[in-house]
Amino acid sequence: MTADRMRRGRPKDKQLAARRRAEILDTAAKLFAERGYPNTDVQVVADELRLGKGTVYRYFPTKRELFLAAVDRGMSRLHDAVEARVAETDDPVQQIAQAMRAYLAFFDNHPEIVELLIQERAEFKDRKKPTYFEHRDANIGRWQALLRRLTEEGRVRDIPVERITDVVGDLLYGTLFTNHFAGRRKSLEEQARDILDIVFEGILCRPNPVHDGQGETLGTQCKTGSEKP
Amino acid sequence: MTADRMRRGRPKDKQLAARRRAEILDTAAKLFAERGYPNTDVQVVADELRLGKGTVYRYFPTKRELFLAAVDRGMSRLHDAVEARVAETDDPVQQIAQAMRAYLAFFDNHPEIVELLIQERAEFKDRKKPTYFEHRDANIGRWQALLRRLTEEGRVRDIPVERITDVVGDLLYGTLFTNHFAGRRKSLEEQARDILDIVFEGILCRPNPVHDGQGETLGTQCKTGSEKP
Amino acid sequence: MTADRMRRGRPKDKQLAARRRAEILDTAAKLFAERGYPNTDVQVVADELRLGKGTVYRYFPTKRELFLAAVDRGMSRLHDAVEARVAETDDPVQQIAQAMRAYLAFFDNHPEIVELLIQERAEFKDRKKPTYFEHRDANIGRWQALLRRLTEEGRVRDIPVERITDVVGDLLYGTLFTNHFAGRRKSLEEQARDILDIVFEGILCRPNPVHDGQGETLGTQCKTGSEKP
Amino acid sequence: MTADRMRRGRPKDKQLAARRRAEILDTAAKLFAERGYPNTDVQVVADELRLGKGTVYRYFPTKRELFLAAVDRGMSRLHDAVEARVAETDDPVQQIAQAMRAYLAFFDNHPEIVELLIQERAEFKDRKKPTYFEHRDANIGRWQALLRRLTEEGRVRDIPVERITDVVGDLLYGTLFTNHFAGRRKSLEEQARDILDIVFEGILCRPNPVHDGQGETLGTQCKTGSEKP
DNA sequence: GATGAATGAGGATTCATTCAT
DNA sequence: AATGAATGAATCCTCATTCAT
Repeated sequence: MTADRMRRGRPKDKQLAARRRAEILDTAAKLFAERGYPNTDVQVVADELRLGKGTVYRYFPTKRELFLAAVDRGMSRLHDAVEARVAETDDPVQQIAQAMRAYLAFFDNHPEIVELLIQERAEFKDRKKPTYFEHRDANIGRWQALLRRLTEEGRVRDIPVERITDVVGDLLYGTLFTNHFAGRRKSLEEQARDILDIVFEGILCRPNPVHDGQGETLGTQCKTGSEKP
Repeated sequence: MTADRMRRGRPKDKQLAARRRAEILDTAAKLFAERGYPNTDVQVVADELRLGKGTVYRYFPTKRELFLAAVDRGMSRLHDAVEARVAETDDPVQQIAQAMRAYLAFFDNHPEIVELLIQERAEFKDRKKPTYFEHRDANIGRWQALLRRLTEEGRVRDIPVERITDVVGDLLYGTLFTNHFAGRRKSLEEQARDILDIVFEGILCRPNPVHDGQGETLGTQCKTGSEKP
Repeated sequence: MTADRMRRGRPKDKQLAARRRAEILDTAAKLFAERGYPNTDVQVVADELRLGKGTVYRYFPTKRELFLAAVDRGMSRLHDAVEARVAETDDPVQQIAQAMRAYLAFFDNHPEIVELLIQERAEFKDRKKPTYFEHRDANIGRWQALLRRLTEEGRVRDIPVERITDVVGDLLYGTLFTNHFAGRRKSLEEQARDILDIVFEGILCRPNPVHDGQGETLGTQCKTGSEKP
Repeated sequence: MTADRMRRGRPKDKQLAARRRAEILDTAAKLFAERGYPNTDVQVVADELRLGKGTVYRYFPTKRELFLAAVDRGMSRLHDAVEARVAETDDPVQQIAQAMRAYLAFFDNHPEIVELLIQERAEFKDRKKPTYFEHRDANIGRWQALLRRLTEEGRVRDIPVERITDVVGDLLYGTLFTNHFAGRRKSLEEQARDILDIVFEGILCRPNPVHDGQGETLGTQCKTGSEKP
């Protein structure tokens, strides 16, 4: 108060501005997801927020920037969610499993973000790289380092780690969309287990049964066929 | 001539109509992909085809139907491409591999179809199920039957075949988008090999080395870590 | 008709297009003048014409171009009106007088064009040179040639002709605006006479009375004051 | 201090208010002239002044009034500039010449005022009479009186003085705009001389050469043509 | 059949003005 | 007094669709 005595006029309230920015982004994300980008007038967003349209434009100069900021915010929250879940364990293989579970769970809880990813690409083809992939590139390094360590320890097959992150990344990305567009028919936990099973063990039978000593029991036995020839 | 003598006036040239329909759809697909659905006026499509706008409307009653027909056509062509490639071999495992290669190659050759899939979802959220998934549901049965046979023969692990088609389907779907949006950095052939390797073998090491007798050499050995206790 | 048989579809009617273009421009000129550029929505122009707004936009891609085309049209009509009137006489001095009369009469009959000139400058400051001055530059040469001839003949004082066209041009330009903005209180014919009197004779008294042998009697005598000293 | 001791609280600083009013008007005039009335947000004026938008509104209740006050101020300054220059001489003919020089010089130094005059008319068609003409009407009387005196003295031709002020007024008004819109190609002094020459002497030749005894040498001789007949 | 002229609902954005602090 | 956050009326232009020729 005393320090502000010099200032004339209404002071800028940074707190309020940040809070309102977040509110606007959350509402916008929800509405864009529900109605699609072209069908969502800025007026609609303002109405939902009980604000004037001009106020929304004070925070985001164009509808486009509002949208892209909403996507960015979504990616930040994904990152936070994954990190929180990964921190729960120290075992690297478990960390991978946790990350995948967290990733699937995040989009399950925030289906609107999936819509935004689709819409970003559909409406803003010009933008160099979609937000999702910028985010992915920024985070992939840590997983490759972790995989490299596991390869050294002989727990993961000795193949280039990029190959693994590519395949697993694409698998998650595809799952994300399929769940959202076609509907998921199993529980999130089951789905995560099924994916991890195949990623960890593959689908082909081995001459010798697998007995791993890890927490999860993976690698189901094969049918008698293996005995045939 | 002789056979046509009965017909009075100008015969309806069904051939012409079908050919023009196809031309319109191909051009529309290209333009929608390049410019996005909202930015592609029907006028633009007509101009590119050197037709009047009204003529395009004679073939497709609305812009929406034009777009959806273009997607449908894309899916049909995907189906044809996969079937042709699968027919080249009799071995079921190889058929799976061929199908995946054909799928990836198709979208590599027709990136515009990828765009259409995205745009369909972004612009027509209301539609029950995206064309891609209708197509997928219509064709998944044959692959599940094939997998069931392989399971019986002991060549594939005894896990529910839906689990496999779900994971593999999602993986391909995700790969498709990633290739298109983020750019693919390896050759198509390499990518197919990497995916098949992980899908067939998984990423974890086995106590005992794998020696499979198939054409492709999969399942790289593990580092010395495998010798540890 | 026969020649057109090859053409498919509705033929372009160039006649109609040109007529309608002119209609739109006249209406637009009237409305812009009455209401001002910013207050004249394209919708208003369309309404007055009993056309859809989109139709107006078919002829003029932006409101700005519509406006500027209206100004151009005005200048063309001014040019035509002046030329027609000048052609009525062969005497060069009378041609000058006729041109000035035609100029004043034109803007008297078309006050809306005066408004457009003002508005062009006010709303489109960026444009290199106002339409009026482009028109002026394009036509000034012929008057300078004519004045040069009169100078040679000893009918006009031997001063640079540019000086004369500058002063007379500015005088007309100013008269134009004053008439329109402040209202003219005398008849057009009187005004033309007064202007010509001063331009031809100046305002100062001469030591010796002037007796010119031309059609118009100019150069009123001075008061006895000239006899004073 | 001592004199102010009676006053309680902060004295209303009339000085400050008047100074700030003038500052705002000058800045507004400059910006309106540069950018045009519609393109000049009140925010822009406030920014340039490093004031809050609300503060500008404390001094001028609407944007319109701000603009009109700027024009009024411009006219006042014109009046002052002309009067100062006229006071330099006692000879009435020279006073007329000085007034014309001062007028042209003023607008040469303050081109922004020319823009304001244009814009006033373009944006506020409804206003009865433009500020310029109100100013003109308020000052024209003194010049007419002066001319009447000169007519009596036989120095100016015996024609109605209104006729002279009309023509000279229009000439100056037109010159003002032409200089500003099309650019002036001669020096201010040359221009004034050329105008005065024609206003004082006209453009036509006289049977007998003119020898005036005034300070300025006006009325160039005519070519031999005068000797012809 | 083929065409393109005509239409007008719809939507992003601006900015003068108000008023709480 | 001074400020700037908030507002929403206002406006230009687009483009899917219709239909006369």
